Amino acid sequence: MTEPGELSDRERRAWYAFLTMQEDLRRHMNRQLLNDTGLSLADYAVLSTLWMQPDNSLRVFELRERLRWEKTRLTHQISRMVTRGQVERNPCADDPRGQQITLTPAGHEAITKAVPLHIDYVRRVFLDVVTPRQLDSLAALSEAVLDNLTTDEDPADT
Amino acid sequence: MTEPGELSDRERRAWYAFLTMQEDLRRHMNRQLLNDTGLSLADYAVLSTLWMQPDNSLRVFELRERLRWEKTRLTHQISRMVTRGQVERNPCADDPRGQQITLTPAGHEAITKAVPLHIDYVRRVFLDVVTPRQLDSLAALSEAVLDNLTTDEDPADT
DNA sequence: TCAAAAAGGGTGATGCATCATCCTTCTCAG
DNA sequence: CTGAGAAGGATGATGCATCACCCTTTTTGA
Repeated sequence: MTEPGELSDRERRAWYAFLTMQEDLRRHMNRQLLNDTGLSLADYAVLSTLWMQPDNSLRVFELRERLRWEKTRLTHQISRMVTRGQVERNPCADDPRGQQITLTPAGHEAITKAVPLHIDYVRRVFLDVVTPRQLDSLAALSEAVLDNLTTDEDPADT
Repeated sequence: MTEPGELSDRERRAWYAFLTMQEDLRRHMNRQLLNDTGLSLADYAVLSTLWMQPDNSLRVFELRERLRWEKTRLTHQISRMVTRGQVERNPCADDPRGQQITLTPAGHEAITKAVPLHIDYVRRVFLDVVTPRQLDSLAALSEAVLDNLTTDEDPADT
């Protein structure tokens, strides 16, 4: 290997390329989405998750599990989305503590338009330039890293 | 392939795993760095870039090229770092428009401590669970995506 | 059975990222 | 030589991400 505290050239190249790509891609994607649909990536994540439900609705904690977000982040995001009229908060019948989050008609329309645009975008900027072997390798790598992260710890909130 | 506007199972798996991994990793990394060293990832990027210079100093636009950030982002980041005493802004001799950004002693000490910790962290959470083949594949993939992004457009600021 | 912890959810403050806009100095083609 | 645009850099506002902390209801184990 290399000394602790140092990276080999190969490692440095890969890590740096990955970091850069990931940042640029996220920025580019966010901008594109915002321009084309008026939604942020965070909006898109929430809306598309609700959209996949038969009743366009989920409890906050269910949304949180699917998104792998932290409590506070999702609460704030929902609050902003409520003021924008994208989703609504309703008290939950079963559990007086609970809140049911539901797509508004406006939210539904927005995400219905956004999804195909975004999928095409992902294909254009990402999938089209990646070989099948690279794609499978990336999937395996990602899952390995995720495993390692989540077994390593959990920050007491999630 | 698949219909436009849809992803195959293979594509969906890889894209979703990548997105999730990337987000979780960034969050985890940021938290770790903040706990261990008191620096944000943005701080780390700026400080380590200055630190690699012989005189611990760069013009704003040089810093911007190396970081691949946008003007406004870097200006704001520097302003915050100045108030925290991590770097200082000095007028530039050659060009009255220019600003020279230099590490303060405190900034130098912080980054000197942070770098080996962070490298070890990267090894632990990422490099250790990735095979050499996967690493090379990731590097190639990342460079291809980056190429595709930057030829595609430039947002008139960078 | 009843207190303590866990689960569900929220608030305010702060730092970070981006947009729109602005100012000054420099460059260069006409 | 000069005026237009480019380059270097800054500001204020807004949305997003995280931290520390809070409240209420539900579970649970002693």
